[in-house]
Amino acid sequence: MNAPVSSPASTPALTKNQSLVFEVLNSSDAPMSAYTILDKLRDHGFRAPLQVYRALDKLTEFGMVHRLESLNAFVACAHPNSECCSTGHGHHGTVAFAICESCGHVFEFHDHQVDHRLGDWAKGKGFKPAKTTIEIRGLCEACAA
Amino acid sequence: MNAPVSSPASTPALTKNQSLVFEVLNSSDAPMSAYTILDKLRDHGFRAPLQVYRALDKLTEFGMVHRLESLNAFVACAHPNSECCSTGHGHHGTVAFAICESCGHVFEFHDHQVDHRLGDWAKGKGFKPAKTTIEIRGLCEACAA
DNA sequence: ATCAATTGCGTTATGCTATAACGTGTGTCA
DNA sequence: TGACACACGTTATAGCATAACGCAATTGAT
Ligand SMILES: [Zn+2]
Ligand SMILES: [Zn+2]
Ligand SMILES: [Zn+2]
Ligand SMILES: [Zn+2]
Repeated sequence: MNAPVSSPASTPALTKNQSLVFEVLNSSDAPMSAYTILDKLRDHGFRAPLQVYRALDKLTEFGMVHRLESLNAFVACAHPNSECCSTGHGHHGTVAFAICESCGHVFEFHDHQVDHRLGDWAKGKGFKPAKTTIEIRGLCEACAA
Repeated sequence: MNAPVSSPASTPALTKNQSLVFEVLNSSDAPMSAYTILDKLRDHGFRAPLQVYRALDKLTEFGMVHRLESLNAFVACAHPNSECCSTGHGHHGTVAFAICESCGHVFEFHDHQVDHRLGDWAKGKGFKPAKTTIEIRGLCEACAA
């Protein structure tokens, strides 16, 4: 009874918990910590952090959610259905984020040249990248005014 | 009696606690968490996390130490005396890190083109960057072999 | 000299983030 | 039927970071 429910092939089938966590994240304007998500889902039967972390792990693996390392928080992917964010086969590679420290809004973007520069550096050093984090903290246009 | 001790103008004068924390970090091959540093300094009278965090805050401000966001850990700057890492007036701007997940070694480097690309993106969006994080997790040449 | 402002320090307590370890139920595939 | 994989729930614990208090020393006016 806890198995994933079928759904279109493009988006992986989500379990109930995964769907709930994704809905909460996807409805938010700003990143949320796992514990904040937990609080939002208490009414739906969530009781412990692990319920959230396990769902977040899967959603991240599916490329539907990104973790912001500099915030210890999570956001729904801003490019759903675009495959650029999913693990492994994304042709865009790394995703970058600009995070407004005033309003919390997150801008998600790709930059091929940045990817290539970092890739070249790695090649030159024999370093094998597994995951790259690019996060710009600052003020968005509206908040900087 | 707790005032900083004089030293060459290029490197800011460090207090006793700051020196101790820096020594520990600078002698390490790998990044260290604040609590690991604390344990290393118990023999020198350190008792509480705040003693470490306060020193780390200052050292980071001085550009002598960097925080690795994806690790919740700290490293001594690999480019001492080069001014490229200090807050604000560094002409190199952002520093990037490649972190070996096997041996823990951290490679610190700069890349002008990456800086410019990210800067251009920000300009285009009216985003005002305050701090940029670039961290590549993976395997160093030796560990990937 | 003296006062106010600043900075560093030490201590206690607390809060936030993340995972370990164990057991349960369910669907899948020999 | 049994072995396996996987999602789930629960309790406990580990790891990272800061709030709030008060004291001591330095600095730089007045
Ligand atoms: Zn994305
Ligand atoms: Zn904003
Ligand atoms: Zn540096
Ligand atoms: Zn290595």
